[in-house]
Amino acid sequence: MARIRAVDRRLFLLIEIAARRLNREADKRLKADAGVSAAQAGVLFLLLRRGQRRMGSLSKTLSLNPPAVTGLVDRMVKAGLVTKTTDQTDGRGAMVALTAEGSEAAERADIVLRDLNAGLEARLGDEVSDILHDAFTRIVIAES
Amino acid sequence: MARIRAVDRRLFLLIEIAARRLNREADKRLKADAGVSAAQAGVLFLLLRRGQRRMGSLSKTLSLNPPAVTGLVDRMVKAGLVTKTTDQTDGRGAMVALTAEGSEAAERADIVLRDLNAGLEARLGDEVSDILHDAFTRIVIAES
DNA sequence: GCCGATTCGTTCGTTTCCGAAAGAAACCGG
DNA sequence: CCGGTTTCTTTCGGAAACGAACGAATCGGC
Repeated sequence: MARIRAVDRRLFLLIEIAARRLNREADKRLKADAGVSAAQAGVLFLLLRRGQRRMGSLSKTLSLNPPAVTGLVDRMVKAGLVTKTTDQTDGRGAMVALTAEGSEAAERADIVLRDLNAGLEARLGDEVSDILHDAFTRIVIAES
Repeated sequence: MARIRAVDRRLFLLIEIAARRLNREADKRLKADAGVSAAQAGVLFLLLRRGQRRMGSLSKTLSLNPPAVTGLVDRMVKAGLVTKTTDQTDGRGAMVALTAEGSEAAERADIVLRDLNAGLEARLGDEVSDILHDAFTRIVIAES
């Protein structure tokens, strides 16, 4: 408690530290139960919910720079989770789609995420969870 | 009434994305105005507020794994922001302290952080800021 | 049809972070 | 005082993210 007093007036630092903790927790569980990292789970989740997507779309939705997406997707291709092909309608674009193996991993990851989410919201309480959700949605959406 | 809890709510992913955006924003401003990265600013802020600290203390407070602290501090030593010496009272410990240059950078970083913080809290509103602050403090403190 | 401008993704170099394991120093029971 | 344990830090290998710069493909004005 006294340990974090030095940063407790800096929401920026606080969020950074909390996000690190949550990500570490999620990464561990996801690797154990679904065999994928937290970053990969984000991609799988998107592809599962919305179908195949182009690199640029992933970049925007996940708020990742293009080089980060390239590296992330390449590792997932190597792991057999997704395929990357040239977009038929635009030769510049690269389309990312789930493989059968990727779909299974995405389902497992979805369950883990749901569970983690329930735990987090239980810790925070429903009301706070709603406020948090709204606040972060606003931050994320806030014009890119 | 509270809005319907969407099935695809994933606070974990949302926080991750939001934290990435905030960190990117902070990093950019800090590099421009104070000449340090966001991660380095966290260390500077701590040392400025609470004086010299050992590696393990930084690790705990910032919730960073030991190897991350080693790399981070080493780069800061190279940049002339801090010094790293053996703890007098415990030969195992390495003590990290601000240099004169580091103190100046810390002051500048503090101003930038204060400004960023004010902007973020203005975007969120006082009430939400307080709730967010409490929530994240709880997350950070939880199971240290 | 042609060429410059734009869009899209990748490559490059660096920073930041992780887990696992090794190394060094202090502590402690006998 | 001494061997084993504990504590603290570093080394190692890899994943993930950034900005800057580059090349390939498309689009738009002429």
